[in-house]
This record gives sequence, structure tokens and C-alpha cells, in this order.
Amino acid sequence: MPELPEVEVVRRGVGAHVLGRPVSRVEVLHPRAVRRHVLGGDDLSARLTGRTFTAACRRGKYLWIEVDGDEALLTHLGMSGQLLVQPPDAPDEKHLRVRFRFADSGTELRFVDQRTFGGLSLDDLVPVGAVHLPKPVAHIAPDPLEPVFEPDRVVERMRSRRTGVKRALLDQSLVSGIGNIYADEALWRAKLHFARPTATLTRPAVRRLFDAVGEVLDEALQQGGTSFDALYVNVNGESGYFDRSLAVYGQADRPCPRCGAPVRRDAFMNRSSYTCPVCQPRPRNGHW
DNA sequence: CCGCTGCCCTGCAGGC
DNA sequence: TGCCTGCAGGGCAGCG
Repeated sequence: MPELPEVEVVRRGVGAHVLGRPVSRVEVLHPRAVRRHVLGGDDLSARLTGRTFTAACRRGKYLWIEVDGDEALLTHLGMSGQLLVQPPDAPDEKHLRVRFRFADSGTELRFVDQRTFGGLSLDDLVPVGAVHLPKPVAHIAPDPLEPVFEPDRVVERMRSRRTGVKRALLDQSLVSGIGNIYADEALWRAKLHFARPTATLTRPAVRRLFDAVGEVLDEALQQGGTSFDALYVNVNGESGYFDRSLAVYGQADRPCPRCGAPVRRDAFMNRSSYTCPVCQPRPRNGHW
């Protein structure tokens, strides 16, 4: 469940259900789910057994659970990953990849992932600036909901790029947590076309864009994230409701909520971009 | 260093 | 009915 609001919903669920509970058994049911754990599934399992989850943390779309304070079980949900808290007698999900049992014999933590783009690993925590991050997350920029996010600095970095504004929004080393849905929604709110060159944007325009990013992420989080189908759920298997508030994402041919013009879909980066052709005119000659 | 393409997977919808 | 293509919310290696 991919973008920041959905991952944050899962982080809160994990934090509420598995902290302080010693792990009694880890079953790795699909090797691809632990491919980023270099020493393999048996090692992951052995090193977690008997230890206790102490905190649930997140940066951008990465989620990790600190283990006794010095290591972290790092998770990326990829396109279709889920972390579910389930009673031990609940039937195995079709795409169950990793199961964590606890010494109290209560609920299990399950990693379920249809497309196996996501995965788990156990990593050392390293200091990065004012925070500690799992090593593979060290190069990921702060997300807009973190206290260490510095808007002015990110505005300048974005303006110094030589690329289109949507490509920059999706670059997790510039600002993290934004994926295809919230990029399109924020660009619509800021009335910017996805191909607008970052270098042609004024400082106030980029600031307005990041204001829009912050608003759309906050609103989505308040509604439990965006769920188009059963693949995107919280730890209890429940869907979010922000799909009802989407202005343009997935809304091809439906009216723009602001001006009524039909929303258009364009191919972009092997994916799709949705825009209002009136509110977000395509830039011409590298300008607008 | 930076920007960009291709690829890793499974499942579903729609066209033929 | 079944086969094929295109598409899906992500990230990374490797290229120029």
C-alpha cells in the first residue's frame, strides 16, 4: 500500500498491536520477500526470534520496526504489500509471504504481497542528521510530514533540477512519500502540468506546490488513505476512503471538480498522468 | 553527478 | 471459452 498516507496508516496499526511482544517464531514462506536481506530467510528468522519490537517508524514509503533499539525490521510494501494483524487461527492468505508469531500466543503479524515488489530485511540503524535510519533508507529524503523536513531547502533543490516537475516530485531522494496518486492530485491543486520544467518555476510557485502536497497527504491520512480495491488496506484489512476525494487521479473523461473540463490521461514514465487540460495547460517551448 | 529507460512480479479487465 | 495485450499505487541497476 504504497504512498505515504497508506504507509502511515499501517505504521500506526503496527505500533498499536505488536510493540513490546517478544517474537517466538518467524516463518519465511517466499524467498523473494526477503531478497534484500542478504544473509537469507533463515538468518532473518534466527536473528529475530526471542527479540522484541520496540518502535514503529516511517520515512516516506519505508516502514520499519525497531528491534531492541539497535536494529530494525525494514519493510517496503512495493505495489501490493500488506502488513496484517491476524488471529492465529485465521486461514493463510493466498499471498502470505512471512509470518511472525509472538510468545504470548496472541495475534500474528503477517506480510502478504501479491506482486512481490515489496519485502523485508533486518538492518542496522545508522545516524543520519538528527535521526536514526536503517542503512538502506539513509539516502531517502525526509518526507513532508517529518519535523526535519526543510521546505526552503527542498524548494531550492527542486528549482535547480533539470527535469519535469512530476519527475522531481516522484524522486524519493529529493522529497519522499509521494507516488503517482498524490503527485497528480498535488499538481492539480497547484494548477501545474506534470511536464513543467522545474527550472522555470518561481520560488512561490514551488512553495505553493509543496503546500498542496502537504494538504493532500494530510487529508488522505485523515480518511485512512486511498483504496481502489482489497489490495490496499490497514492492518485490520479495512480500506481507506480518500478515493472518493480524488480530483483527477483515475478520473479520465470525468469533469474537473474546479472547471468541469473532462480530465485527460497521458502516458508518462510507463505509467499514467491525469490532468485537467484547462487548469493545467501543457507547457510550450520549455516554458508555459 | 544527473537524468532517464528498462526491468523485477502477479492478476485483472477488456478486446478479439 | 480462452488468448493476448495493456495496465496497476514502486524502486533500483545501469546506461549515456
